[in-house]
Amino acid sequence: MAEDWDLYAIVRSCTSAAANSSRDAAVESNNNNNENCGSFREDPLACLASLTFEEEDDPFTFKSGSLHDSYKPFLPNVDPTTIIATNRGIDPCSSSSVHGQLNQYHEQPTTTSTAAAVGIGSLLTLSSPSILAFSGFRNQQQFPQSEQQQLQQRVQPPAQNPRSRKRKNQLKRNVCHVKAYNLSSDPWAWRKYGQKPIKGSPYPRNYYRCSSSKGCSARKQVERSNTDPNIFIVTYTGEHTHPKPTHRNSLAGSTRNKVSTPTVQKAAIVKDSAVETMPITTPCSSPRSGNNLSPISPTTPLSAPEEAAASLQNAGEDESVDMAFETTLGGESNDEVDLLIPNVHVDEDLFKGFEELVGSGSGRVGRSPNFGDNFSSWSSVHSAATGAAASGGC
DNA sequence: CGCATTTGACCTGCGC
DNA sequence: GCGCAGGTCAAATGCG
Repeated sequence: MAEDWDLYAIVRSCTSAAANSSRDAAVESNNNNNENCGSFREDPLACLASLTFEEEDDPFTFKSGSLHDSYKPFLPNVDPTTIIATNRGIDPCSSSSVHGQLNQYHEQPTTTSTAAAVGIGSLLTLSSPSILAFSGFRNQQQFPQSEQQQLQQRVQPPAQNPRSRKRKNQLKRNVCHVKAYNLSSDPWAWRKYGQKPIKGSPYPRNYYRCSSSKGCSARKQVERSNTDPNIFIVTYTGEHTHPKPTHRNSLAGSTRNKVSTPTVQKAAIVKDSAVETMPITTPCSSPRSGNNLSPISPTTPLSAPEEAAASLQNAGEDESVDMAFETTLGGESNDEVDLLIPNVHVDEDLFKGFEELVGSGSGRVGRSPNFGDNFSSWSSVHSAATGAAASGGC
């Protein structure tokens, strides 16, 4: 590989929230999306507060009120999200359904939510199947508003680029910017099928396809922002032709059926310091864990933070603050969407408890590398982490 | 042995 | 029509 940084890790991250996937809750923003998003950057929770969880759609969904209540304990520590998705002229909040994932919703997703997530429903017309799951970390690096603006400027909609070489079949896609450590996951299992150096960018672009189902045409591209190495651009294309896996280890048509642990994953729960320089080992997955028995994901390893979280969770920790959001960006024109997901504060004591639960041997939580800054390290660490037993209960 | 990742080759779309 | 660049394929490789 010309580039050493391992986007695989990124995808892990992006998919790991699958861990949280089981808690997906379809969320629809209220009407005043623009308004909400307008204040969104000022108040990360603004949009959340406006979210309406249709209980009819998902037993685990909830309306803004309950959502707010759920967050209440964490609100004081909620950081502005680090995730930004540019929307080609479309308000990021518009026509979006957010799969809020909170601890109290660590249950199996309903078929309804699944349908919505896979584009079966109208919520996710895979014309814009941006499925973003984000987990928050305390004291995570935040995007200053100026940075957010920069990001949005960086990602120019192809429509605005007369020289766009985007192929016709790729017109429909969703692009989101995610902070390295904030990369979260979607419930889908992704398998890398290619990597290409991108002109103008020092970082290659990695290509992933959904491995949950052989016939699934969903694609995912992950590349590192050449302007801000801490930011990763995740592009979703295609549609999932299958229901969202109940668990990340449930791969339809997959030969990997060993893993059946019905683990209700939680979002990443990582110490502050851990988030920044977390060389966390992979408790439950291996880059090539063909026989990976991780209950988290047989195919797509989790990101370090999330692995840590998963580990913790598996260890029995149940009080983790989980804030993975899966956002489906509906609409026909939202090719690119920027989302701001608030981070959640996690008390450090909580981690202490986690570490104790996980065991001294693991020592993984809080040692994840800041692969946003050093992908080589991250990659190597990640590799080294492979084989690491699922100390968290894998 | 089976699976995922790697990576070079090939294919396809777009601009000139 | 050509060339470039992005996207995909598939054999090789490596790990559990």
